[in-house]
Amino acid sequence: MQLPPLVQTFVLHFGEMGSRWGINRTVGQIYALLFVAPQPLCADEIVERLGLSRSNVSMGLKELQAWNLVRLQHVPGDRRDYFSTPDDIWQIVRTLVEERKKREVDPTLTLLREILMQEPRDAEERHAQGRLREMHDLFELFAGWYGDVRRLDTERLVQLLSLGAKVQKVLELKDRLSLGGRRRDG
Amino acid sequence: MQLPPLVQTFVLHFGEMGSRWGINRTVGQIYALLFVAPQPLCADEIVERLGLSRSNVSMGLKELQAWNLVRLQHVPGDRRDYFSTPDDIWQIVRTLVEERKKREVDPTLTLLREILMQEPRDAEERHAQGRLREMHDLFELFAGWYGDVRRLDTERLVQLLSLGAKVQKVLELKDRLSLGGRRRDG
DNA sequence: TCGTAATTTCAGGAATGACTGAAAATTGCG
DNA sequence: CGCAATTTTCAGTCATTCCTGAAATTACGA
Repeated sequence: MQLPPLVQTFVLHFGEMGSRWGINRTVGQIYALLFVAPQPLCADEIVERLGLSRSNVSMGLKELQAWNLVRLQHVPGDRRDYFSTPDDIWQIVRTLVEERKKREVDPTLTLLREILMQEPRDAEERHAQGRLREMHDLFELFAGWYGDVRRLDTERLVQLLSLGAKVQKVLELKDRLSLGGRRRDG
Repeated sequence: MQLPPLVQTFVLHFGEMGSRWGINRTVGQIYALLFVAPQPLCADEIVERLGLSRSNVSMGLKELQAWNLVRLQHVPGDRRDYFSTPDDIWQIVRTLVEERKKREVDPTLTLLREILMQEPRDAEERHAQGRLREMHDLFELFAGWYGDVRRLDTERLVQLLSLGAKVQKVLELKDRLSLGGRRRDG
Protein backbone atom coordinates (compact mmCIF):
# COMPACT_ATOMS: atom_id res chain seq x y z
CA MET A 1 0.00 0.00 0.00
CA GLN A 2 1.64 3.16 -1.29
CA LEU A 3 -0.16 6.05 0.41
CA PRO A 4 0.62 9.15 2.44
CA PRO A 5 0.42 8.08 6.12
CA LEU A 6 -2.50 10.35 6.84
CA VAL A 7 -4.51 8.89 3.99
CA GLN A 8 -3.50 5.34 4.84
CA THR A 9 -4.83 5.66 8.39
CA PHE A 10 -8.18 6.72 7.07
CA VAL A 11 -8.34 4.12 4.30
CA LEU A 12 -7.60 1.29 6.71
CA HIS A 13 -10.12 2.49 9.25
CA PHE A 14 -12.80 2.95 6.64
CA GLY A 15 -12.13 -0.53 5.29
CA GLU A 16 -12.68 -2.01 8.74
CA MET A 17 -15.81 0.03 9.26
CA GLY A 18 -17.08 -1.15 5.90
CA SER A 19 -16.87 -4.74 7.01
CA ARG A 20 -19.14 -3.96 9.97
CA TRP A 21 -21.65 -2.63 7.49
CA GLY A 22 -22.01 -5.52 5.12
CA ILE A 23 -19.60 -3.88 2.69
CA ASN A 24 -16.38 -5.75 2.20
CA ARG A 25 -13.10 -4.32 3.33
CA THR A 26 -11.69 -3.81 -0.14
CA VAL A 27 -14.71 -1.89 -1.35
CA GLY A 28 -14.51 0.31 1.72
CA GLN A 29 -10.86 1.04 1.05
CA ILE A 30 -11.48 1.90 -2.58
CA TYR A 31 -14.23 4.25 -1.58
CA ALA A 32 -12.13 5.90 1.11
CA LEU A 33 -9.33 6.44 -1.37
CA LEU A 34 -11.61 7.99 -3.95
CA PHE A 35 -13.20 10.17 -1.30
CA VAL A 36 -9.96 11.89 -0.35
CA ALA A 37 -8.36 11.92 -3.80
CA PRO A 38 -7.85 15.41 -5.27
CA GLN A 39 -8.80 14.19 -8.72
CA PRO A 40 -10.51 11.15 -10.28
CA LEU A 41 -8.50 7.92 -10.27
CA CYS A 42 -8.38 5.12 -12.80
CA ALA A 43 -8.42 1.47 -11.82
CA ASP A 44 -4.68 1.04 -12.23
CA GLU A 45 -3.96 3.91 -9.89
CA ILE A 46 -6.17 2.28 -7.29
CA VAL A 47 -4.38 -1.04 -7.82
CA GLU A 48 -1.04 0.63 -7.28
CA ARG A 49 -2.02 2.60 -4.20
CA LEU A 50 -3.95 -0.09 -2.37
CA GLY A 51 -1.94 -3.09 -3.53
CA LEU A 52 -4.95 -5.06 -4.73
CA SER A 53 -5.31 -7.15 -7.84
CA ARG A 54 -6.69 -5.54 -10.95
CA SER A 55 -9.70 -7.83 -10.99
CA ASN A 56 -10.52 -7.15 -7.37
CA VAL A 57 -10.54 -3.43 -8.04
CA SER A 58 -12.74 -3.99 -11.06
CA MET A 59 -15.28 -5.86 -8.96
CA GLY A 60 -15.12 -3.31 -6.19
CA LEU A 61 -15.76 -0.45 -8.58
CA LYS A 62 -18.63 -2.36 -10.09
CA GLU A 63 -20.22 -2.73 -6.68
CA LEU A 64 -19.73 0.94 -5.87
CA GLN A 65 -21.37 1.81 -9.17
CA ALA A 66 -24.30 -0.46 -8.34
CA TRP A 67 -24.70 1.63 -5.19
CA ASN A 68 -24.47 4.85 -7.20
CA LEU A 69 -21.63 5.87 -4.93
CA VAL A 70 -19.06 6.66 -7.58
CA ARG A 71 -19.11 8.62 -10.81
CA LEU A 72 -17.42 7.53 -13.97
CA GLN A 73 -15.54 10.18 -15.90
CA HIS A 74 -13.28 10.32 -18.92
CA VAL A 75 -10.11 12.24 -19.50
CA PRO A 76 -9.79 13.51 -23.12
CA GLY A 77 -7.33 11.42 -25.12
CA ASP A 78 -7.30 8.64 -22.51
CA ARG A 79 -9.36 5.51 -22.95
CA ARG A 80 -9.34 4.51 -19.32
CA ASP A 81 -12.31 5.03 -16.98
CA TYR A 82 -11.72 7.46 -14.16
CA PHE A 83 -13.72 7.31 -10.94
CA SER A 84 -14.58 9.87 -8.31
CA THR A 85 -16.99 10.53 -5.47
CA PRO A 86 -19.38 13.49 -5.57
CA ASP A 87 -17.82 16.73 -4.35
CA ASP A 88 -20.85 17.44 -2.26
CA ILE A 89 -20.73 15.23 0.81
CA TRP A 90 -24.46 15.67 1.35
CA GLN A 91 -25.06 14.09 -1.99
CA ILE A 92 -23.12 11.10 -0.75
CA VAL A 93 -25.22 10.88 2.38
CA ARG A 94 -28.43 11.10 0.40
CA THR A 95 -27.36 8.34 -1.97
CA LEU A 96 -26.23 6.09 0.85
CA VAL A 97 -29.45 6.44 2.78
CA GLU A 98 -31.57 6.08 -0.33
CA GLU A 99 -29.84 2.88 -1.39
CA ARG A 100 -29.97 1.33 2.04
CA LYS A 101 -33.64 2.12 2.30
CA LYS A 102 -34.26 0.54 -1.08
CA ARG A 103 -32.36 -2.62 -0.21
CA GLU A 104 -33.23 -3.08 3.42
CA VAL A 105 -36.14 -1.06 4.67
CA ASP A 106 -38.48 -1.44 1.71
CA PRO A 107 -38.22 -5.23 1.43
CA THR A 108 -38.67 -5.54 5.17
CA LEU A 109 -41.79 -3.41 5.06
CA THR A 110 -43.15 -5.52 2.24
CA LEU A 111 -42.53 -8.69 4.20
CA LEU A 112 -44.08 -7.28 7.35
CA ARG A 113 -47.18 -6.26 5.45
CA GLU A 114 -47.52 -9.73 4.00
CA ILE A 115 -47.21 -11.30 7.43
CA LEU A 116 -49.80 -8.94 8.86
CA MET A 117 -52.28 -9.94 6.16
CA GLN A 118 -52.22 -13.56 7.27
CA GLU A 119 -54.78 -15.01 9.61
CA PRO A 120 -53.15 -16.05 12.93
CA ARG A 121 -53.64 -19.74 13.70
CA ASP A 122 -53.25 -19.59 17.44
CA ALA A 123 -52.43 -17.35 20.38
CA GLU A 124 -48.70 -17.49 19.70
CA GLU A 125 -49.13 -16.28 16.14
CA ARG A 126 -51.53 -13.62 17.30
CA HIS A 127 -48.97 -12.30 19.73
CA ALA A 128 -46.25 -12.41 17.10
CA GLN A 129 -48.42 -10.41 14.74
CA GLY A 130 -48.93 -7.81 17.43
CA ARG A 131 -45.20 -7.41 17.83
CA LEU A 132 -44.65 -7.31 14.10
CA ARG A 133 -47.30 -4.66 13.74
CA GLU A 134 -45.34 -2.53 16.20
CA MET A 135 -42.26 -3.04 14.12
CA HIS A 136 -44.14 -2.30 10.92
CA ASP A 137 -45.52 0.95 12.32
CA LEU A 138 -42.07 1.94 13.49
CA PHE A 139 -40.56 1.38 10.06
CA GLU A 140 -43.43 3.26 8.44
CA LEU A 141 -42.86 6.17 10.77
CA PHE A 142 -39.19 6.34 9.89
CA ALA A 143 -39.86 5.85 6.21
CA GLY A 144 -42.42 8.63 6.25
CA TRP A 145 -40.09 10.98 8.09
CA TYR A 146 -37.31 10.21 5.67
CA GLY A 147 -39.56 10.61 2.63
CA ASP A 148 -40.38 14.04 3.90
CA VAL A 149 -36.96 15.17 5.01
CA ARG A 150 -35.05 14.05 1.97
CA ARG A 151 -36.87 16.65 -0.08
CA LEU A 152 -35.44 19.49 1.97
CA ASP A 153 -32.58 21.32 0.39
CA THR A 154 -29.31 20.85 2.18
CA GLU A 155 -29.29 24.23 3.84
CA ARG A 156 -32.61 23.63 5.51
CA LEU A 157 -31.66 20.11 6.43
CA VAL A 158 -28.53 21.34 8.18
CA GLN A 159 -30.57 23.98 9.91
CA LEU A 160 -32.97 21.34 11.18
CA LEU A 161 -30.20 19.05 12.40
CA SER A 162 -28.40 21.90 14.09
CA LEU A 163 -31.51 22.73 16.05
CA GLY A 164 -31.75 19.20 17.35
CA ALA A 165 -34.26 18.91 20.14
CA LYS A 166 -34.65 22.65 20.29
CA VAL A 167 -37.20 22.14 17.54
CA GLN A 168 -39.35 20.93 20.37
CA LYS A 169 -39.31 24.38 21.88
CA VAL A 170 -40.47 25.86 18.62
CA LEU A 171 -43.27 23.36 18.44
CA GLU A 172 -44.45 24.26 21.90
CA LEU A 173 -44.42 27.89 20.85
CA LYS A 174 -46.48 27.00 17.82
CA ASP A 175 -48.96 25.06 19.93
CA ARG A 176 -49.45 28.04 22.16
CA LEU A 177 -49.91 30.36 19.19
CA SER A 178 -52.28 28.25 17.14
CA LEU A 179 -54.54 26.47 19.57
CA GLY A 180 -57.41 27.06 17.17
CA GLY A 181 -55.62 25.26 14.32
CA ARG A 182 -55.66 21.61 13.38
CA ARG A 183 -54.59 19.29 16.20
CA ARG A 184 -52.89 15.93 15.74
CA ASP A 185 -54.67 14.12 18.55
CA GLY A 186 -58.32 13.93 19.44
CA MET B 1 -36.65 -25.31 12.50
CA GLN B 2 -39.88 -25.87 14.41
CA LEU B 3 -41.83 -22.63 14.17
CA PRO B 4 -45.27 -21.39 13.17
CA PRO B 5 -45.00 -20.43 9.46
CA LEU B 6 -45.67 -16.79 10.13
CA VAL B 7 -42.89 -16.59 12.67
CA GLN B 8 -40.52 -18.61 10.52
CA THR B 9 -40.88 -16.17 7.62
CA PHE B 10 -39.91 -13.32 9.85
CA VAL B 11 -37.06 -15.14 11.58
CA LEU B 12 -35.47 -16.12 8.29
CA HIS B 13 -35.80 -12.64 6.84
CA PHE B 14 -34.40 -11.01 9.93
CA GLY B 15 -31.48 -13.42 9.90
CA GLU B 16 -30.64 -12.43 6.34
CA MET B 17 -30.98 -8.76 7.14
CA GLY B 18 -28.69 -9.23 10.10
CA SER B 19 -25.95 -10.50 7.86
CA ARG B 20 -26.14 -7.27 5.83
CA TRP B 21 -25.56 -5.42 9.06
CA GLY B 22 -22.42 -7.07 10.34
CA ILE B 23 -24.50 -9.25 12.66
CA ASN B 24 -24.34 -12.91 11.88
CA ARG B 25 -27.37 -14.77 10.66
CA THR B 26 -27.76 -16.90 13.76
CA VAL B 27 -27.72 -13.94 16.10
CA GLY B 28 -30.32 -12.23 13.93
CA GLN B 29 -32.55 -15.27 14.08
CA ILE B 30 -32.26 -15.59 17.83
CA TYR B 31 -33.17 -11.97 18.23
CA ALA B 32 -36.12 -12.22 15.88
CA LEU B 33 -37.43 -15.22 17.78
CA LEU B 34 -37.14 -13.49 21.14
CA PHE B 35 -38.78 -10.40 19.71
CA VAL B 36 -41.98 -12.17 18.76
CA ALA B 37 -42.07 -14.65 21.64
CA PRO B 38 -45.00 -14.17 24.02
CA GLN B 39 -42.82 -14.97 27.02
CA PRO B 40 -39.09 -15.25 27.79
CA LEU B 41 -37.29 -18.25 26.31
CA CYS B 42 -34.44 -20.30 27.70
CA ALA B 43 -31.50 -21.41 25.60
CA ASP B 44 -32.83 -24.92 25.09
CA GLU B 45 -36.10 -23.60 23.74
CA ILE B 46 -34.17 -21.51 21.24
CA VAL B 47 -32.09 -24.54 20.26
CA GLU B 48 -35.21 -26.56 19.66
CA ARG B 49 -37.05 -23.93 17.66
CA LEU B 50 -34.19 -22.75 15.48
CA GLY B 51 -32.36 -26.05 15.14
CA LEU B 52 -29.00 -24.66 16.23
CA SER B 53 -26.41 -26.23 18.48
CA ARG B 54 -26.50 -25.42 22.14
CA SER B 55 -23.10 -23.76 22.04
CA ASN B 56 -24.01 -21.62 19.08
CA VAL B 57 -27.04 -20.32 20.93
CA SER B 58 -24.91 -19.65 23.95
CA MET B 59 -22.50 -17.53 21.92
CA GLY B 60 -25.33 -15.76 20.16
CA LEU B 61 -26.99 -14.83 23.44
CA LYS B 62 -23.69 -13.63 24.80
CA GLU B 63 -23.31 -11.32 21.84
CA LEU B 64 -26.84 -10.01 22.20
CA GLN B 65 -26.13 -9.34 25.86
CA ALA B 66 -22.98 -7.45 24.94
CA TRP B 67 -25.20 -5.25 22.80
CA ASN B 68 -27.67 -4.83 25.67
CA LEU B 69 -30.34 -6.09 23.34
CA VAL B 70 -31.72 -8.86 25.53
CA ARG B 71 -32.73 -9.07 29.16
CA LEU B 72 -31.96 -11.99 31.37
CA GLN B 73 -34.74 -13.19 33.65
CA HIS B 74 -35.36 -16.04 36.01
CA VAL B 75 -38.40 -18.19 36.55
CA PRO B 76 -38.91 -19.13 40.22
CA GLY B 77 -37.91 -22.71 40.90
CA ASP B 78 -36.04 -23.00 37.60
CA ARG B 79 -32.29 -22.62 37.40
CA ARG B 80 -32.17 -21.85 33.70
CA ASP B 81 -31.66 -18.36 32.32
CA TYR B 82 -34.58 -16.95 30.39
CA PHE B 83 -34.14 -14.24 27.78
CA SER B 84 -36.46 -11.63 26.36
CA THR B 85 -36.43 -8.37 24.45
CA PRO B 86 -37.82 -5.18 25.99
CA ASP B 87 -41.58 -4.82 25.61
CA ASP B 88 -41.13 -1.24 24.53
CA ILE B 89 -39.94 -1.22 20.95
CA TRP B 90 -38.63 2.32 21.33
CA GLN B 91 -36.33 1.11 24.04
CA ILE B 92 -34.95 -1.35 21.50
CA VAL B 93 -34.39 1.39 18.96
CA ARG B 94 -32.66 3.57 21.50
CA THR B 95 -30.32 0.79 22.57
CA LEU B 96 -29.53 -0.17 19.01
CA VAL B 97 -28.66 3.38 17.98
CA GLU B 98 -26.72 4.03 21.16
CA GLU B 99 -24.59 0.91 20.75
CA ARG B 100 -23.90 1.52 17.09
CA LYS B 101 -22.88 5.05 17.85
CA LYS B 102 -20.55 3.85 20.59
CA ARG B 103 -18.93 1.23 18.37
CA GLU B 104 -18.84 3.01 15.03
CA VAL B 105 -19.44 6.72 15.13
CA ASP B 106 -17.40 7.58 18.21
CA PRO B 107 -14.23 5.74 17.17
CA THR B 108 -14.48 7.24 13.70
CA LEU B 109 -14.80 10.73 15.14
CA THR B 110 -11.77 10.12 17.32
CA LEU B 111 -9.75 8.95 14.34
CA LEU B 112 -10.84 11.88 12.20
CA ARG B 113 -9.87 14.32 14.92
CA GLU B 114 -6.43 12.74 15.18
CA ILE B 115 -5.93 12.97 11.45
CA LEU B 116 -6.98 16.60 11.42
CA MET B 117 -4.40 17.43 14.10
CA GLN B 118 -1.56 16.29 11.85
CA GLU B 119 0.43 18.68 9.70
CA PRO B 120 -0.12 17.95 6.01
CA ARG B 121 3.10 17.14 4.16
CA ASP B 122 2.02 18.11 0.68
CA ALA B 123 -0.87 19.27 -1.46
CA GLU B 124 -2.38 15.81 -1.61
CA GLU B 125 -2.48 15.49 2.16
CA ARG B 126 -3.86 18.99 2.44
CA HIS B 127 -6.69 18.12 0.11
CA ALA B 128 -7.37 14.88 1.97
CA GLN B 129 -7.58 16.77 5.24
CA GLY B 130 -10.09 19.15 3.71
CA ARG B 131 -12.29 16.25 2.71
CA LEU B 132 -11.90 14.58 6.08
CA ARG B 133 -12.84 17.80 7.81
CA GLU B 134 -16.07 17.78 5.85
CA MET B 135 -16.70 14.24 6.98
CA HIS B 136 -15.80 15.11 10.55
CA ASP B 137 -18.20 18.05 10.60
CA LEU B 138 -20.93 15.88 9.15
CA PHE B 139 -20.48 13.25 11.83
CA GLU B 140 -20.41 15.90 14.52
CA LEU B 141 -23.63 17.35 13.21
CA PHE B 142 -25.34 13.99 13.33
CA ALA B 143 -23.88 13.16 16.72
CA GLY B 144 -25.04 16.48 18.10
CA TRP B 145 -28.52 16.04 16.70
CA TYR B 146 -28.71 12.55 18.12
CA GLY B 147 -27.38 13.64 21.51
CA ASP B 148 -30.19 16.13 21.62
CA VAL B 149 -33.01 14.03 20.29
CA ARG B 150 -32.34 10.94 22.34
CA ARG B 151 -33.30 12.86 25.45
CA LEU B 152 -36.82 13.45 24.20
CA ASP B 153 -39.44 11.22 25.68
CA THR B 154 -40.95 8.81 23.22
CA GLU B 155 -44.19 10.69 22.80
CA ARG B 156 -42.43 13.85 21.72
CA LEU B 157 -40.04 11.93 19.52
CA VAL B 158 -42.95 10.31 17.69
CA GLN B 159 -44.58 13.69 17.36
CA LEU B 160 -41.43 15.08 15.80
CA LEU B 161 -41.02 12.20 13.38
CA SER B 162 -44.68 12.35 12.39
CA LEU B 163 -44.30 15.96 11.48
CA GLY B 164 -41.42 15.20 9.15
CA ALA B 165 -40.54 18.14 6.96
CA LYS B 166 -43.59 20.00 8.10
CA VAL B 167 -41.38 21.14 10.94
CA GLN B 168 -39.89 23.37 8.33
CA LYS B 169 -43.16 25.23 8.03
CA VAL B 170 -43.16 25.84 11.75
CA LEU B 171 -39.62 27.13 11.61
CA GLU B 172 -40.52 29.57 8.88
CA LEU B 173 -43.38 30.76 11.03
CA LYS B 174 -40.99 31.19 13.91
CA ASP B 175 -38.56 33.14 11.73
CA ARG B 176 -41.28 35.50 10.71
CA LEU B 177 -42.39 35.98 14.28
CA SER B 178 -38.97 36.49 15.81
CA LEU B 179 -36.98 38.43 13.27
CA GLY B 180 -35.36 40.32 16.12
CA GLY B 181 -33.95 37.04 17.51
CA ARG B 182 -30.63 35.40 16.81
CA ARG B 183 -30.07 34.57 13.11
CA ARG B 184 -28.07 31.67 11.80
CA ASP B 185 -26.57 33.35 8.77
CA GLY B 186 -24.89 36.69 8.42
C1' DT C 1 -11.96 -4.76 -39.87
C1' DC C 2 -7.94 -5.25 -37.40
C1' DG C 3 -5.04 -4.52 -33.43
C1' DT C 4 -4.36 -2.85 -29.02
C1' DA C 5 -5.67 -1.08 -24.63
C1' DA C 6 -8.79 -1.61 -21.10
C1' DT C 7 -12.15 -4.06 -18.58
C1' DT C 8 -14.77 -7.97 -17.00
C1' DT C 9 -15.60 -12.70 -16.01
C1' DC C 10 -14.72 -16.81 -13.71
C1' DA C 11 -12.76 -21.08 -11.69
C1' DG C 12 -10.03 -22.20 -8.09
C1' DG C 13 -7.24 -21.13 -3.98
C1' DA C 14 -6.84 -18.38 0.35
C1' DA C 15 -8.70 -16.25 4.21
C1' DT C 16 -12.20 -15.41 7.19
C1' DG C 17 -16.04 -16.33 9.89
C1' DA C 18 -19.54 -19.58 11.65
C1' DC C 19 -20.80 -23.87 13.89
C1' DT C 20 -20.19 -28.07 16.47
C1' DG C 21 -19.29 -31.47 20.16
C1' DA C 22 -16.65 -32.48 23.99
C1' DA C 23 -14.79 -30.94 28.00
C1' DA C 24 -14.35 -27.46 31.57
C1' DA C 25 -16.40 -24.18 34.45
C1' DT C 26 -20.09 -22.35 36.96
C1' DT C 27 -24.24 -22.32 39.59
C1' DG C 28 -27.61 -23.46 43.00
C1' DC C 29 -29.50 -26.88 45.90
C1' DG C 30 -29.62 -30.55 49.38
C1' DC D 1 -19.20 -29.94 50.58
C1' DG D 2 -20.85 -32.84 46.82
C1' DC D 3 -23.83 -33.39 43.14
C1' DA D 4 -26.44 -32.50 39.15
C1' DA D 5 -28.09 -29.09 36.08
C1' DT D 6 -26.78 -25.49 33.24
C1' DT D 7 -23.73 -22.60 30.81
C1' DT D 8 -19.39 -21.44 28.65
C1' DT D 9 -15.15 -22.28 26.32
C1' DC D 10 -12.44 -23.85 22.69
C1' DA D 11 -10.09 -26.61 19.17
C1' DG D 12 -11.32 -28.53 15.07
C1' DT D 13 -14.35 -28.69 11.04
C1' DC D 14 -17.30 -26.72 7.88
C1' DA D 15 -19.20 -22.98 5.05
C1' DT D 16 -18.93 -18.65 3.04
C1' DT D 17 -16.86 -14.93 1.24
C1' DC D 18 -12.93 -12.81 -0.71
C1' DC D 19 -9.26 -12.49 -3.87
C1' DT D 20 -6.38 -13.75 -7.69
C1' DG D 21 -4.45 -14.77 -12.39
C1' DA D 22 -5.67 -16.27 -16.77
C1' DA D 23 -8.72 -16.00 -20.36
C1' DA D 24 -12.57 -13.81 -22.61
C1' DT D 25 -14.85 -9.74 -23.80
C1' DT D 26 -15.45 -5.06 -24.89
C1' DA D 27 -14.23 -0.48 -26.66
C1' DC D 28 -11.80 2.41 -29.49
C1' DG D 29 -8.67 4.37 -33.04
C1' DA D 30 -6.44 3.73 -37.38
